[in-house]
Amino acid sequence: MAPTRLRDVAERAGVSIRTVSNVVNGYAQVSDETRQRVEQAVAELGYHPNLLARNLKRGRTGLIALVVPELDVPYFSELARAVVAKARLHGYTVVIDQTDGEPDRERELIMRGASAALFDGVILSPLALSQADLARRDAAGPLVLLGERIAASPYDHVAIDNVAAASAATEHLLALGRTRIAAVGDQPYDTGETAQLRTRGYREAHAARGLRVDDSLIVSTHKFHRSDGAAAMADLLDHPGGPPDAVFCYNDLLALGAIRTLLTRGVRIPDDVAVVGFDDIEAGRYNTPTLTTISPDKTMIAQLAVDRLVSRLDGRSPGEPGELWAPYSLEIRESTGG
Amino acid sequence: MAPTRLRDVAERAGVSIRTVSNVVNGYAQVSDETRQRVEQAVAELGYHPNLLARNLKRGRTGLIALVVPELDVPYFSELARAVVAKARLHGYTVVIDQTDGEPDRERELIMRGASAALFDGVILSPLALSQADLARRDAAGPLVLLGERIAASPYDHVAIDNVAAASAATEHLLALGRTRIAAVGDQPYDTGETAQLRTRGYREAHAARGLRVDDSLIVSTHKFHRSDGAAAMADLLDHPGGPPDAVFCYNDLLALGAIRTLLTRGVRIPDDVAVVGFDDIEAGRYNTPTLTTISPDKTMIAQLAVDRLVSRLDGRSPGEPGELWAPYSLEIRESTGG
DNA sequence: CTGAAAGCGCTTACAG
DNA sequence: CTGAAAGCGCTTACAG
Repeated sequence: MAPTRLRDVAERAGVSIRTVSNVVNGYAQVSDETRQRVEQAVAELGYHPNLLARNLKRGRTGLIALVVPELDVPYFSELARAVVAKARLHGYTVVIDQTDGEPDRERELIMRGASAALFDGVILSPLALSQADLARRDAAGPLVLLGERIAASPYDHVAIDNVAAASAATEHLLALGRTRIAAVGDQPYDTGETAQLRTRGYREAHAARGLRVDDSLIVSTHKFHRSDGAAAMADLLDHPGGPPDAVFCYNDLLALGAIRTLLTRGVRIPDDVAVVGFDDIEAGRYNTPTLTTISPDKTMIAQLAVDRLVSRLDGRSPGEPGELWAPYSLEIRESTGG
Repeated sequence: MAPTRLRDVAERAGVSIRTVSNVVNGYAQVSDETRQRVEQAVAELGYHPNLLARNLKRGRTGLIALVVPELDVPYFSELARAVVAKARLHGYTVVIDQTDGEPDRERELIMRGASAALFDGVILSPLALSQADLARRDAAGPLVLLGERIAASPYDHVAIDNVAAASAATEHLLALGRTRIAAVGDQPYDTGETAQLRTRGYREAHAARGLRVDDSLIVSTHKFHRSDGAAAMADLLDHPGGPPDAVFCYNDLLALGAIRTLLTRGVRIPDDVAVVGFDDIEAGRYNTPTLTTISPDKTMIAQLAVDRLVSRLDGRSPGEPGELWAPYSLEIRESTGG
C-alpha cells in the first residue's frame, strides 16, 4: 500500500495541500466547513504525516540521544526510563546509545559524526570524557551532561552534590561507632571525577571528626559492577591490618557484590561489617540484608536534564550553561542496622 | 554555523553534486583524481550527510523501534542492550519505547500512528496484545514479536520453548523430592499467554510423574515485580494446607521477592523451601542464596529478531513468517541446593 | 566518468 | 481564508 500523502488528501477534499497542512497542524485560519472536509478525507485515507519530510523542512529531527555507559546497569535503566517518559511529553523521541564506557564511542556521539547528525540534542552521562574532548566538540545541537561538571566546559550539567552525599554516607557509619571504614570504587585517574568526589566526601567526613583516613582502606575498582565489589571485598577481608568494620561503596552494585562476599565468608552484616551503597536501585531494597544507600532523585535528574535541553532546542534562553542540582537522601536500611 | 551541504562540497571541489554523492556513498564510477578533490573538500568543510534528506529520498528512516513493557526490568534492559548492539551492526538505530504494559500504548506503536510512522520496523515484546489487535495492524513495516506467538498472526516471532523450560524447572524440583511445589506468576486471562505456557509446563512435569497438581498452589500475580513475588510468597506461607516446600517463579524478580519474604520469615532456603526463577538476570547470580533459574539465551534472541527484521527490511525474503526458537538452559544454584 | 534536473513529502512566505 | 510555488538536502534515472 503506497502511503497517502498530503497531496492525496488535498485531491480528495478538493483543496490545496497548503490547506491540508494547516488543518493537520492545527493552525487556526481554516473555515469550519473546509476543515471538516479535510478531516474526513484524512480519516478515510488513514493519512499520517511523513515525519522525515516534515522535519527536513523544519530543520530538526525530533530525536534526542541519551548516551549512557551501559543500559543494563540498573541506575542507568531507571534513569533512562524517566528520561524517555519526560521527553515524550515534549514531543521528542529518545534514542538510547550505550558506549560500554569506550571513550571513542562517547566522543563520536557528541561530535558531528554520522550518528550525531541524526539528533537535535544529546543528554550524556560521561565516563571517560575529558575537557579536551568537549572543547573539540563541533556538533550544532545542545548537550546536557549528567553527573559532575567537567571543569569549565560550556555545557549544562545535572548532578547531585557528590561530596556532600558521600560525606553523609560516611558520617552515618562513623556515627554508628565504626572506626575502620573502607571506601570501594575510587578511580584515581583523569576521567574518574565522580568517584574522586565521593572519595573527597569520605575524607571530609573523617576530617570533620578529626579522624585520619587509612589510605589503604580506599580501594579502586575498574568498573562499578557486582563482580568488582565482590573482588574488592575479598581483598579487604584479607587486609594486613585486619578487615574493616564498615564499607562505603560508590554504587549499589558494588555494595551488593561486597555483601555477597561477606555472606559467603560468614561475616555478619551489619554486626561485623556495615555496608552503604549509592544509587538506591530496586535490587538493594529487596536484598537480604536490605541496603542502606544514598538515593539521588532520578526523576528530578531526568526532568532537569530534559527541560533544559528542550528549552535550548526550542530557542528559549534558559541563560548561561551551568549546574543544575538535584536532591538526594540517605536511606537507612538493614545493612547498617536500620 | 550553517551546516555544509552536498552543494557546498560540490562548489569547493568544482564538480556536480551528483559526483559528490557518488564519492560519499562509495560508488565506484569516479576517477581517482576527482575522488581525491572531493574527499579533500569533504574533510575541509567537515561535511556529513543530512540523514533526514537521504532517508526521505530513500524511503526509509533507518530507525527501528524496540517496544518493551518496562525498560528498567532487568530482563528487558539486558535484552535491549543486545538488540541495540546487533542493530548497529546492520546500520540501524534503535529507539526504545516502553509501554508500561498499557494495551493502548502497545497498539499505538504497531499501528501507523504518529510515532510508528517514524520507524522502518518494529520489534515488540507484547504484554497485552490480542490477535485482534494484530489483525487490525495497518502499518507498512515488518514486525517481529518477542515471546510466544499470538495465535495464527502473520508475523515472525522469536521465543524459547516456554512449556519445556517450565517443565524442566519443575522437574528439577520434583527430582529433589519436593512434593508441594507452588507456581507463582500465572496470568489466567487472555493476554497472559506466556504465563499460561509456563503453567502448562508446570503441570506437564507433574503429569509425567503421575502426580496431581494442587491448584491452590498456583498463584496469579498482576505484574512480575519483586513486590508481587514477595506478596505471593507471604500468602503461600499462610496457605491453609501448610506452606509449600518449593516455589517455581515465572521470572527472577518474582523469585527474588519471594526469597526476601522467606528470609524475613525465618524460612530456610533451600532446606525448607527451594526456589527456582526464570530469566537469569544478574541480580540472581549475586543474591544470597544464588538463584537457580531458567536461562534463555538473550543474545540469541536479540540476534534472531534483528536478523529477521533486517532481512525483511532489506527486501531479502526469509520465507513465510513463523517461529524462531532460541535455546535455554537450567542453571542450578544455591536456592535449590546447587 | 560526470552534469543538469526531477522529485521524495512536507512547510511556509507571498499573493490574492 | 486559500492557492500556486519555492525549497529543505538528498538520490538517481536520463543524457552525454
